[in-house]
Amino acid sequence: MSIIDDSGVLAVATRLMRLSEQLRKDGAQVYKEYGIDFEPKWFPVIYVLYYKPQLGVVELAAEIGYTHPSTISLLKELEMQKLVRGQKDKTDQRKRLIQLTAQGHALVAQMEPVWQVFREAFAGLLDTPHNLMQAITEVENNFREKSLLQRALQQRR
Amino acid sequence: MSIIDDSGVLAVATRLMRLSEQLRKDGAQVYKEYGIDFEPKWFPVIYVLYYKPQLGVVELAAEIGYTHPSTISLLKELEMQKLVRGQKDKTDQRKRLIQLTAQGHALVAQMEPVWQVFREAFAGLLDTPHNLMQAITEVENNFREKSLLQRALQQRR
DNA sequence: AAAAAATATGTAGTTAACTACGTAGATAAA
DNA sequence: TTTATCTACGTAGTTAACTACATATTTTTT
Repeated sequence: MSIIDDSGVLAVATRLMRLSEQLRKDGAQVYKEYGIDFEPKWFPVIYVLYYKPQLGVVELAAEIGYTHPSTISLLKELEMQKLVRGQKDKTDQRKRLIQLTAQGHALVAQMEPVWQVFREAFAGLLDTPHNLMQAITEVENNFREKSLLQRALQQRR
Repeated sequence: MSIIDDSGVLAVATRLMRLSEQLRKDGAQVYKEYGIDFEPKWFPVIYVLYYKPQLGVVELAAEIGYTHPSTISLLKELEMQKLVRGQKDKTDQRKRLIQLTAQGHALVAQMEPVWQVFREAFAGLLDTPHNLMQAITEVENNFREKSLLQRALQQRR
């Protein structure tokens, strides 16, 4: 796919997605190899609930950066796995507060060492002259300041 | 989503996907604002065919980095739009050679200036201390050399 | 206090990638 | 030269995100 790579910046989105998918696929395999029944897509929910033990569905969605319907469908899977559970908020009947189950906490404990393995594997992979994590952060900041759309439209004058 | 961002490297895949989606969404909007009926997901196919005017379906898929079924469904849309067409290879009856139509070429001509707008908009967005494009290339190279999975398994001994 | 607006959750349907499988034709091996 | 394998393409079904809409509850406004 040399031509696409050569298109430079025009195909960034494609390349970001490709990389993201490769990493996710490998991630799934790593959990499997370590004998843990866990899908990478669950990570954001579990990780956030580990640090913020009680969150409403929408709050959780905002925290992981997904839409709430996507979050709901993740939660359904995680509830099926008995890793999280939800209960009505006493003071706001609309809200369903989500938290890790005991089993969820146990799984986190089991995954901690694997997460450490990931950190080290990523370190080797990502520690290059133009550090990817920092690059992403920088681009996210630039984007927040002025989106691609705004930048493009600005050139019309 | 501070917690996910703080998780550092563990949520790279999520962050890559998020960024990719933002860019694609803005990209679609830019074409629209410039009055061009074009979806960003079509870009790789059109761009590659512009530089390699005749490719089989599988060759094209390899060139854009997608699976061939994904490519086929893109091609169906593009054929519907009359931007590309395919014809049987004379010497190999299995192959369907894909090329831009006249209309496809006309659209490329119309998009060229918009691509230039993109290049400049991206320049502002992506030119940060840790250049994203270079970071991606570097990580892709590292990954090719040794995948995340291999790196993770290697730590087991 | 009633009406209007906002918020929290949920459902339905869409999209754009994927994997798995099947078939026809070309190439290699027996 | 027949058989086996490989290659190119296509279809069907899955997945994991999305948008749009619906409903219930809370908060704000009049």
